[in-house]
Amino acid sequence: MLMQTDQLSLTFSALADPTRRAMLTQLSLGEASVTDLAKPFLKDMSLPAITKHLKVLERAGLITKTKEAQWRPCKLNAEALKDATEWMEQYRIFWEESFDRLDEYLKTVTSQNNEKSKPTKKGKK
Amino acid sequence: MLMQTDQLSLTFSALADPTRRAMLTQLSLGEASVTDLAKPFLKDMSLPAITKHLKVLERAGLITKTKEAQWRPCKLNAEALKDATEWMEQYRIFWEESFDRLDEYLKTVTSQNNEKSKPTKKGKK
DNA sequence: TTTATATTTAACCAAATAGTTAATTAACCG
DNA sequence: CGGTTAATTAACTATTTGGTTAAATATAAA
Repeated sequence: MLMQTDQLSLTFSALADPTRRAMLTQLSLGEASVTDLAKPFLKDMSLPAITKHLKVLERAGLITKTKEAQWRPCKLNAEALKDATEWMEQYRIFWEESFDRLDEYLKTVTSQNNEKSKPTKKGKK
Repeated sequence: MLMQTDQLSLTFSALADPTRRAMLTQLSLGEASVTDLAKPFLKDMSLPAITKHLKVLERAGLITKTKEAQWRPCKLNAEALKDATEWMEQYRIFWEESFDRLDEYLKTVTSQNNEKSKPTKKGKK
């Protein structure tokens, strides 16, 4: 029940919100202040809500905030997406239709495949 | 405050838990029953907790559950990762060091870039 | 028909998440 | 200084999440 602290979980849960994803998209076009980032969402939520979303992104390492007079320019830190992307790329082979290569791959990776307690192989019936 | 219903959010939040990610990893080696999937985690949590994690994965479309006698074999549905992976891949250019191409890219994508209210460009000071 | 195995459901709980409004802090401007 | 703009903090709330235990369901096996 304790909060997740591993980096991958932090990253994925930061991305699990459309507001935050949109913020990252905007930041991919360049630095933006909190107000800039807030603008598209102020019809839907208050500024403190924006601050909180930015904190989530910051804690996940996806953005960095600096100081410039009374503004807080935010910058995308895309390297923080590297590990998560890599994790997902592992699965690409499973949706790309090269099933012969998939077979090949599974043979190498399941060499330690145990036969104990595999009901889904229906030894009985 | 309403729960997220968009597909991308469902996918990312399903992935934002190490137990669920481990389950997907196991399923990438082939079908497995609930008990099979539970085995590595039963020191840490109960079977109903496992059932709930599987429901999250199912709702996100990442697995499908079928019936076979009293077992419920689960199967990875990797296609459900396609969109999320694509979303992340957009950002690859930002962490791969080809900054000239990045410049090029930004020029094409920010042609509509407005000059209004851009405090981070520090017109004052 | 009883018993055993596999899994889910129900009812409950604590903590985390995502929002709110009101007050506060920080920096600049006239 | 006093006012304005930018952003955060505090205090509060509702919902969701991730877990629990106990009971129920489903299928097979003896």
